[in-house]
Amino acid sequence: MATERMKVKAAVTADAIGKTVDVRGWVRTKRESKQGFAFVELNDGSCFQNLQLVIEQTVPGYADLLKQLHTGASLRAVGELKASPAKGQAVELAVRELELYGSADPDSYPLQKKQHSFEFLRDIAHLRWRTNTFGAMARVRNALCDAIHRFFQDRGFLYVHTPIITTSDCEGAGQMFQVTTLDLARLASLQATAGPAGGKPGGFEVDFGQDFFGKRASLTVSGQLEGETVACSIGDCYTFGPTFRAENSNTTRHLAEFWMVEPEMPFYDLDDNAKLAETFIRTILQNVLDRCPRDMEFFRERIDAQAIERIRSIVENDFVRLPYTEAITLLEQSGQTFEFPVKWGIDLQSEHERYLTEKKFGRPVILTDYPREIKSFYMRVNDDGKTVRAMDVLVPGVGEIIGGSQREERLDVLQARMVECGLNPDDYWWYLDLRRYGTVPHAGFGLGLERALLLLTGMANIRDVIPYPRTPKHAEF
RNA sequence: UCCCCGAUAGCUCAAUGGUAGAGCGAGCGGCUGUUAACCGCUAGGUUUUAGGUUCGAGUCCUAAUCGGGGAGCCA
Repeated sequence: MATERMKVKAAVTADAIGKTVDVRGWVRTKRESKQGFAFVELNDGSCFQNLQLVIEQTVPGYADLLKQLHTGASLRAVGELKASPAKGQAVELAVRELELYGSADPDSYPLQKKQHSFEFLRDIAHLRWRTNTFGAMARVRNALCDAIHRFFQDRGFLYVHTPIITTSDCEGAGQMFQVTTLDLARLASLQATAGPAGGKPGGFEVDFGQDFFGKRASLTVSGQLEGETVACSIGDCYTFGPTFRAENSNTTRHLAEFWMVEPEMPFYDLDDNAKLAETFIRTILQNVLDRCPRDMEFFRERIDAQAIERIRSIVENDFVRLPYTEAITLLEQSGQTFEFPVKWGIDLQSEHERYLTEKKFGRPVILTDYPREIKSFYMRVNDDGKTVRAMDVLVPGVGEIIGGSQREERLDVLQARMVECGLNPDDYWWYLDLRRYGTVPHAGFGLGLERALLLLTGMANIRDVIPYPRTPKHAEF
C-alpha cells in the first residue's frame, strides 16, 4: 500500500500524529550534528509553518544526503508524524526514507537562512516566493481575491470580462499603453528619409488605418465604461482584472500594471454606492483575517506591529462620510500648516488626506461631492452645478483605496460634460446610447487590489504585494 | 517628471584623506533534541562605472548607471 501523500499544512496538525506520510517540499534551514542526527525545516507553501524533519543517521544515504540539504534543496521524505518533545513545534516527522529531488548550491543560491532586504528580493522575484514574507503574501493575496469574488457572488453580482485592449481614446484616467503591430523600426526609418517635416506641412503621419485594429488601440485603464453597459442591461456586475497606466509614477503606491475590482450597479445612487463600498471593504478584510491567521500574525510580528489591530478597527467601526466642502472647512480650521494651501476647488493632497484619516478621525473616510472641475466627465452633476457625485474612500496609511461615483444618466448633461472635458462625444456613441435608450441612475466604484493588500499586510512598497511588479524601466521576469 | 539620500565580501553593514573590517551565509572541526542553535578555524574584495583633485581617494569634486525615500498623477 502506498504511503499517504500529505501537504505540510495537514501534517503539522495534531490529528495527523501517528500517521506514516510522504511529504515533499523545499529546505528552509538545516541544523545538524556531525555524528548524531539533523533537523530540517521543510516548507511546501501550503501554509506558513514548516514541518520539522528529524533525520537520524540510520536513514539510508544519510551522510551524502546531509551534505546536499542546503537551504533551497527539494526533497521527498517518508516517515511517521510524532508529537514533538521539544518546544517550537507540536508535530515533527521521524524520517525513515529520504530522497533528494534537487540540490541548491549554496555558493550561487541567493537565499540564505536569514532575513533579506526587500530591494534584494525584488531582483530575484522568481525565488522570493520561497521566503516567509512572500509565501504569506501569496496566500493572503489569494484569500483576498477569493473573498472579493465571494462577496459579489453572494449578492448575485455577475462577474464579467471587459476587454483588455480598447480603442476608447481616453477615460480621464491617465496615460495609456499603445497596442500596435505596426513596424516601428520601419516607420522610424521612413520618417528619417522623409525628413522631420515629412515633406509636407504637419510632418510625418502614421496611418493607423494600417494597424491591426484599423485605429489606435491601447491597454485598458479601466473596465468601467464597458461595465456600465452590462449594469444598464442585465444588472449588478463586477469586473476583476488587470489594468494598465503608462504614467511615469515612481512611488511606493503605483504600478504600471495592477489589478482592479470594479462593481457597477443600476438603480444605485451615491449613498447606495458608498454603503456597498464600506460593507465590501469591511467584509473582505474580515474574511482574510479569518482565513489567514498565521500569515497575518507574521505580518504583525515582522512587518507592521499594527497590521492586525488596524484591520480589526476598520472592520469594527463605521466609516466617516464627509462632503468635500465640509472637508475643506475642517482642513482650513485644523490649525495645521500644509505644504499645499487648502482652498475650495483644489484636489486634496496626500497630506490633507492623511490629516483627515489619521489625525482627525483615525478611521476610513468617504469623501463625496467633489468640485466638477477636478473630476471625470461621467460623474453625475449635482443640483448646485458646482459639484459632482464622486466618492473616494480614504484609509489611514494607504490613502485612496477606492474611487467611485454615481454616473451621469442624463444624455444632454453628459454630452455637455464631455465637451467641457475636451472629449469628442462621437467617440463615445455607444456609451451615450445607454442614456438614449432606457437610461437609469447607476453607480459604481473601483478598488485597487494591491492598495488593499498594502492595507492588509502593512507592507511599505506596492512592488512587494504583486508577484512581478511593472514600473517605469522595470519589466523583468 | 521634480526634490533628497545611497552604492564597500554571497547578504546586512563598519572604516578621521594614510595597511579595507565585523556579523550572517559558505567550507572544515567541535558540541548539542536542535529552533535564524552554539563554539573554534579557514576561504572570500578591480570599494558600481568613467574622469578629476591630491604625495596618497572607499572617503573630496564632476558625470553616468542603478537603488531607496518623499512629491505630483492616481487605484
